Amino acid sequence: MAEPTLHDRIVTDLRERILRGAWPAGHRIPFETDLAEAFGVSRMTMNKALGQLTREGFLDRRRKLGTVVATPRMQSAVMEIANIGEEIRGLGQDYGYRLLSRSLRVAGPDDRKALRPADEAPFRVLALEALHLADGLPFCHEARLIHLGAVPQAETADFAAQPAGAWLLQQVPWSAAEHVIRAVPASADLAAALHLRPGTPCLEIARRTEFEGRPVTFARLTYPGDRHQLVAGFSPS
Amino acid sequence: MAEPTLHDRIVTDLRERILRGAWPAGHRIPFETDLAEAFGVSRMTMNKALGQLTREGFLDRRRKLGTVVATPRMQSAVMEIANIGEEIRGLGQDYGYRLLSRSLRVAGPDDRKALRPADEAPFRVLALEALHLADGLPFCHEARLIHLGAVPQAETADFAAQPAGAWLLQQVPWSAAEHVIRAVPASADLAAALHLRPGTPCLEIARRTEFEGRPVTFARLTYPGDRHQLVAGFSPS
DNA sequence: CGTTTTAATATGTATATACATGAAAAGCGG
DNA sequence: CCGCTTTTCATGTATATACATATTAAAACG
Repeated sequence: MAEPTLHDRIVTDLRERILRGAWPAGHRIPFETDLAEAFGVSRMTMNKALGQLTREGFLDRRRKLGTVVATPRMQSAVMEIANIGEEIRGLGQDYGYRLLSRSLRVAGPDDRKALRPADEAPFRVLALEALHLADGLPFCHEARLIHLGAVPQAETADFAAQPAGAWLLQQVPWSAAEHVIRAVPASADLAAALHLRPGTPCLEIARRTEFEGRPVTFARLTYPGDRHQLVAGFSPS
Repeated sequence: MAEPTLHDRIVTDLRERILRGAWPAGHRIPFETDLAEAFGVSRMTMNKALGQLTREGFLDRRRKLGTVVATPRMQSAVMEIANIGEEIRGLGQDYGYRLLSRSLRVAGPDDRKALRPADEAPFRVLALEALHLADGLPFCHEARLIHLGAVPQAETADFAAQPAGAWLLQQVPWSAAEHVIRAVPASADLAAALHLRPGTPCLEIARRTEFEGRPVTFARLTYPGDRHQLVAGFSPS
């Protein structure tokens, strides 16, 4: 464990402020020269730190204008599934969305297992079930839980008009996500919703999102195995 | 399209040499000071370029020893499936491997479709079928094609003793890969090999690897859906 | 001759300085 | 008040310099 270097400590410090929300997205942070003075380092060192945070995507820098905190963006191929609408439209197909059910309840054992809260405190969840359609055909079934302690405004949002995934992207910044990808047989309910025969192999992507260490939402996306595939490419550079 | 900066052009130049094999893995490249002189830049600038290539994983630098070209490493969560042995051992289970079949042939239509060669020239392939075992139980079925034009030494390698994935990792440097993840029903053959009932959902990961734009190998890994899952986490930083 | 100490050396980090670049703001003629 | 030029200013890049650090090779020593 080598001693962290000077600009590394600055990077960590500033990143903390952004992740903890002290510097919200869009906030204009002090000038490079002022920050250098505040930290007691040269401008070159501060420039290196700010440059790294820019490469990491946390900051957006422009000459004369200054440095602002960047708005969070999704990164990986798996993450991009967050926005199913864009995915379908990217394939040149027509996107449709239907809310199947909505219910409000105190989190039960299954809900807690999915969201994995840090403590034992009770909390309420909003449970949604929805269908994403491509060219009118069922494309993906979504089962979602939203932690109402983390996102209270979800209780009054209209999820019949807007998919929860897209709505949450605008509400919760810099979330960390965890994915589990499996192959599962279609249950009776799922088969009915997706127009499949029960037992048909489906690709299931379960995503648990947290913000500042606290669970925000859990989404289980199920795709008919013969109609969907996940593509990811990797190249050096 | 901003003008590339000085050290950016150096980074691109040196990375090219590594990717094209002019500087093979393990090669000790000239000292920072000498390279700086050769490129006509200051040591600081060359240091920045070499530092970036190090962060990208192309170089390995150590004080006094000098700078050497790094041996390629797999990166992403999906890529890590390359080495199934390590994956199983990482789970604390016993790893076993069995070669089921081996055949040599001129690439047919199916082989060409999987490998997608750049031109129409005929070539030979080595086709392998193998089983990976965890604690003695079937864990994953592997169907693999190796382009013998790209890796001629594969013809004489003993794939009964060593899995092709691990062997190839040592032979082919800096490959780019493409993955397709699907859910498929187990075919009769597959079901027999994996001890499943035909039709059972399986997670299929197809990986096509290329080096310098030419296909090297194609691997189709099939996992029983109820025994395996792919986990990927994403966090800011 | 083996062990310890010392010097040499390549990379790692931080600083001061200089100039380039791009965009906003100020100035200015009409 | 409009449209143009000039200035100003924050960031972007490159350099010389200095010292730190890790590791090897040589030197000193018992």
